[in-house]
Amino acid sequence: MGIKGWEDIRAEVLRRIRARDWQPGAQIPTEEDLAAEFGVARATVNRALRELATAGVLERRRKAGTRVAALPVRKATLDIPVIRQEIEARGQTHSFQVLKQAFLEPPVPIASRLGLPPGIKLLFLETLHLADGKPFAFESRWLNSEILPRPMPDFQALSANEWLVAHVAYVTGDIAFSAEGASPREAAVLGVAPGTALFVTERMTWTADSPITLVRLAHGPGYRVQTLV
Amino acid sequence: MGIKGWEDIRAEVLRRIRARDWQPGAQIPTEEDLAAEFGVARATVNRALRELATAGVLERRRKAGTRVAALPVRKATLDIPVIRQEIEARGQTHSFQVLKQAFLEPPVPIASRLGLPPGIKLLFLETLHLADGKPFAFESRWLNSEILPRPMPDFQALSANEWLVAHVAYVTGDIAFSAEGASPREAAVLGVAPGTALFVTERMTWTADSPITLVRLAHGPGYRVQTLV
DNA sequence: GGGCCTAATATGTCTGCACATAATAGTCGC
DNA sequence: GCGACTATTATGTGCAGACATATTAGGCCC
Repeated sequence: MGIKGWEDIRAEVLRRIRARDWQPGAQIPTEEDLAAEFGVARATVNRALRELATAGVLERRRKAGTRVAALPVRKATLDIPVIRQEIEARGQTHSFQVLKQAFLEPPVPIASRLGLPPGIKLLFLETLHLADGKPFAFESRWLNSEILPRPMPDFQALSANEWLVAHVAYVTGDIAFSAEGASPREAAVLGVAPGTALFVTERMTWTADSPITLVRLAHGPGYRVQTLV
Repeated sequence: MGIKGWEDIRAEVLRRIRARDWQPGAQIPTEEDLAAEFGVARATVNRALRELATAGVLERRRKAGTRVAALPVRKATLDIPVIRQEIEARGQTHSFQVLKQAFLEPPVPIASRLGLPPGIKLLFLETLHLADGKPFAFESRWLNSEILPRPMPDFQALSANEWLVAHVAYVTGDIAFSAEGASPREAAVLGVAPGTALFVTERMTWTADSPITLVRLAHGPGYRVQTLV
């Protein structure tokens, strides 16, 4: 027998879409019809179709029914690991150096992105991450000092990232990727020529109440971010 | 009363994690217990916890139970739109020029990535995408010519991307992002200085049977990819 | 103590039913 | 014909119960 569970149904629906039995933009049968055809409960079909909808393959609307997405806005999922994990997953050893640590007034655009009034002082950290002793990424971080305990944790010993993971409540955040030429300082620290293309990820995280941190990670040449197939 | 549906339960669980009632690495109560506490069916709790698990906030294993993820491998979802949509979403108009179109033998690494034997000829296309007439992205594409009909579609009129979307079966694929310095040719076409940092996305797509296409899109300065919060 | 087998247990999934909700299609009055 | 209302319909979610499955913990034998 073929169809057993919701994953089989998802696979069969995908097969029909790929085979163009159901063309882009066209409606597909209702959950009820499919449930009858496959001999399963409607909830099982629902689960399969829901997954395909969140993957961007189907579009569903109440009463209007389910149709194959005409323009496949593909949704890709990325894993954003903690940097130490990322390096260790390659079989390399992670280390880091804190290059700078100071209380500073952030530039206005940074303060406003964090939703803080101008003039507030934040903890600023510059850290170089190394993989097997070679420069891997250059981190600049603005950290809301109000969430820090007194006395302050020793970020020379434990990276700010890992301290936050372990000691601060879970957060929401968003991530952006871009390409930028290396500034003279970045070039010197990462050991590349100024202007070299760097892969930059910026992360902002906050809790319900207050912003936590804004991090900028500049990765040297050869760095890639890849979706899980 | 507060708790009504699975989304409320998800929110409440998240709240407890953020409030550190449930600490990273710690076990949380079983579905059954939570269902009893909230006065809902187990299936409803299951739905809430499942969503949090796929988001990377929880880790679940049969019999072992559910625990708060110790190292939050954040999973970010990206929308990868069709390039024309992307430009039109900014309120600009999209146009494009096909700069080169030829049947060529691909370099060995490209053929092998597509899983094709060396020596096969593929259709190679170079396209410049414009937003409001200004260079937006430079596309280089290798296209498996066996999937094309005879006579071949006119890619001068309809971009290869959109032709594929409309006429070829749905595909799976993977996507990678990186930063690269502009080659002299890319620099000239995009109107930037050679070596300028470009944001590069590479996409490979295939059906069950055969590879479809490998695209490289180089975006000029200022381009960002951002997660939906 | 070490290794193997078995029982207990939490999650994973399915069924069949019910009601809620959003959005369309049709009806009615004018 | 036009606009407002109503009925219909497909999906969204919920519940209670059941069985499946992975994995751990405990017991047993040696």
